Amino acid sequence: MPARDNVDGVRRRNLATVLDLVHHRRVSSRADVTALTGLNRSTVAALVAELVTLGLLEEGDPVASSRVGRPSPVVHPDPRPVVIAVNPEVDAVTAAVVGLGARVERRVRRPVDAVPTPEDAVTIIADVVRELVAASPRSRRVAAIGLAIPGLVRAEDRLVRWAPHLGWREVPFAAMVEDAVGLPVLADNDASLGALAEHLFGAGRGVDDLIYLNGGASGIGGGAIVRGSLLTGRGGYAGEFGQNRPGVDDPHDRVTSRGTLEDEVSRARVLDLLGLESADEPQLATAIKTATSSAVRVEMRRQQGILAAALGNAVNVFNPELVVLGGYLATHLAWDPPTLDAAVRDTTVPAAWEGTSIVPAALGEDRLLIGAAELAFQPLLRDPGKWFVG
Amino acid sequence: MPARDNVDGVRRRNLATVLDLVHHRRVSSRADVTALTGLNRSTVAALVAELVTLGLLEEGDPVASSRVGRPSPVVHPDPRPVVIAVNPEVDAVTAAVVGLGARVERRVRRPVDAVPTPEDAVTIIADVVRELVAASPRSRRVAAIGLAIPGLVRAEDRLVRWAPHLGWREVPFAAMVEDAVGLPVLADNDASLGALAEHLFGAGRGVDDLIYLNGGASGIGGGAIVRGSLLTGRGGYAGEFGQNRPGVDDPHDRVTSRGTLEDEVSRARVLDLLGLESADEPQLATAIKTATSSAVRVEMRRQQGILAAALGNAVNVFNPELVVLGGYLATHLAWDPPTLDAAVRDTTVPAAWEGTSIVPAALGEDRLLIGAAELAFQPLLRDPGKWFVG
DNA sequence: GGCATTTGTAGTCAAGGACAACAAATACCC
DNA sequence: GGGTATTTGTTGTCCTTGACTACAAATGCC
Repeated sequence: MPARDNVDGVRRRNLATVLDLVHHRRVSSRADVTALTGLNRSTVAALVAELVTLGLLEEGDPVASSRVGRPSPVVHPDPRPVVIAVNPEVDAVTAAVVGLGARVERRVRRPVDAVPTPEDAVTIIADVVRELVAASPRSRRVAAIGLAIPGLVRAEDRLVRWAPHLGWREVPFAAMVEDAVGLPVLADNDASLGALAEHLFGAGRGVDDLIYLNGGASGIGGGAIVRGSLLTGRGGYAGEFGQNRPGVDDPHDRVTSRGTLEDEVSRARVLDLLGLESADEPQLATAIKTATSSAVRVEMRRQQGILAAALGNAVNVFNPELVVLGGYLATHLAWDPPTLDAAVRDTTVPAAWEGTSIVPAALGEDRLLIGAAELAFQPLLRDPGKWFVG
Repeated sequence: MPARDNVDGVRRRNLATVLDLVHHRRVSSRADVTALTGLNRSTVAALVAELVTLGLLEEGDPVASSRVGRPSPVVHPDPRPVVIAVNPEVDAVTAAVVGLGARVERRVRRPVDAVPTPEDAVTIIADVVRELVAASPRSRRVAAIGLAIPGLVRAEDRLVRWAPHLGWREVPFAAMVEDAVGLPVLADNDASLGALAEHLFGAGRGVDDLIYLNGGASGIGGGAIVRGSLLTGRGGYAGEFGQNRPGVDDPHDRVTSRGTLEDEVSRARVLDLLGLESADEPQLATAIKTATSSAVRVEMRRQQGILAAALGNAVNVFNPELVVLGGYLATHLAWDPPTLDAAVRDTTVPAAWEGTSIVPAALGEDRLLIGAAELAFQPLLRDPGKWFVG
């Protein structure tokens, strides 16, 4: 709450800055850290030394760089501090051990027969966490657990307000996991964490203003990165692009009564037209491309128009540098990029659109786990001095 | 660019924090500053003393507070540092001398016969600034000039990209004013500055996440406050809510071809139905309320539905604590608040809407000038140590 | 092999806020 | 009206931090 600032705060922020450079930007030599932070050489040496002592970074022998001058030691994350990222879904619980630098160490997927209740999920997670901890080198120390929840999560207390496809309402899921596992648990909306992951390690690297929309089996979620950090809003529910109702030029193009983006731009509808039961994104992309039926093309075109309208609205409001599309929406983008681009341009203020590009997400299926891991690492990254080696 | 942090930075931030408390939150005693910052008493004493030396604050005798303990000196802004806020519009150039704490000292309005060219506007502004400076007490020192532009302003170099109603395109207006007046000039979009003003001094005081939409004679502009500061986006063009195309339930409710919010929710259309040439907002509100024609009510209802859809989209995405409506949109809100509320609720995710309220703007006609003044004060507020008394 | 260049290292310095002790100014209680 | 508790201003000391300087180390280049 207090806005005060003291000398200790300087140290905390500088430690965080250095750790952040190595973690997010994969900076590899101490000299680079000096250049990028603008700090004095001796200060950087002390900061890195402290982070090494804390067990967060490792310094290694200089690598031949064929440049004039004394070589600088390489710096990389210590492999020991890890978090466990978890994504409970309707058909499975996926989890992974993730180290600094978004290094996914181990990954397990536990399919479930029926949509899990919160209690089911807690049991599975506790079990998976035990297994992952047991299978990890003994040196690893698990800092926290990060949950990517397919639903709305209240920021202040991590309460799951509503997870439509899981059928959960007002579930204190994070607290339940915390009780069962005995580790700090952080939780956020899955799409928001996807946005965070793409911003830090994916298609949006180095981009401080972007919006992200993801088309999953269960609908469309999203998130926005504003000035380099996740837009949360008052309660933590920001980014619900899928629930928006974009304007449609031709009333016949609207085929659902609610008219929300996720109802209109529906993966299931295209699967139906293709006569497919299910498909992963590459399969779907191929099926669309090779489809002979013109109905598929017409439907894709219809959906594209509505997607463009929704993106146009978002671009007008956020003036982002990048629009990142994941999942089914990336498939949509791949289907006909120039037309989608043009359609968005038509619905935006020219200045706001200029310099914006629409790109597919880059991280693939690890995206949510990387985002959840980042969430779990956040306390450590913000105040590395509080971290103690086990 | 560099993320470094040093001991001097602590001082700079603490000076800024203290000045900010007095300027924005009208904190009035030194003890309050101590409590709110969490800084040590002696530190606050030194900080305030430095700000007094710099000519930014004044300390006065304690005021009787009927509380136990030694009374604390009152602290208030020094009246000497001022900025000049300017709002060039189609029908007039308005300007004011504004001191810290949003104190509007002098205000002048220079009507123009025809829509001014950039050169016309520069001439008028140079003249008005001379007049305002001459009429101000000699002790006043003008820190900068802030321009509220009815158009898109590129953040990096303050270039006016497009001001539709003025008919300006790619005009380096801020630079022109700077050359003519010889003072630092800052510029931003008028609606964005309105959002800033309402956030700091108006209906959005103390609210760190809000969206603001303003209905003016020339259309609908807006801005968003995210985590306590203005959403700029990549180029500075964020907040163009008026150009969005919200979904409409009944196709007949859409009466324009483009279907943008500002085309559909049109003040002119209502004026027409009322048979009025022009009106200010109170007059319009009364005219709507007393109108016998049902056409007016039908039109208002139609517009309300579209406005609600646009607001719903924005609430889903931003999850703001507050939606602030200004100008014609405030009139719309006043016309039937519960129905508008309910209509927005119907188009939003329940969790995102919960805790959000829609309120009218509070600052009236000084809003843009206060926003522009805030912009002009920003360098001073960020780094008070660089300010020198003339 | 000498030299320029870059970077690590060690020691000194200055600045800032915390803290403790004391003084000052008020309200409250008897 | 006097004593006491409470709150806050004031002063001086201390600790932490990053900057700076000088020097050493390690490389490429001529």
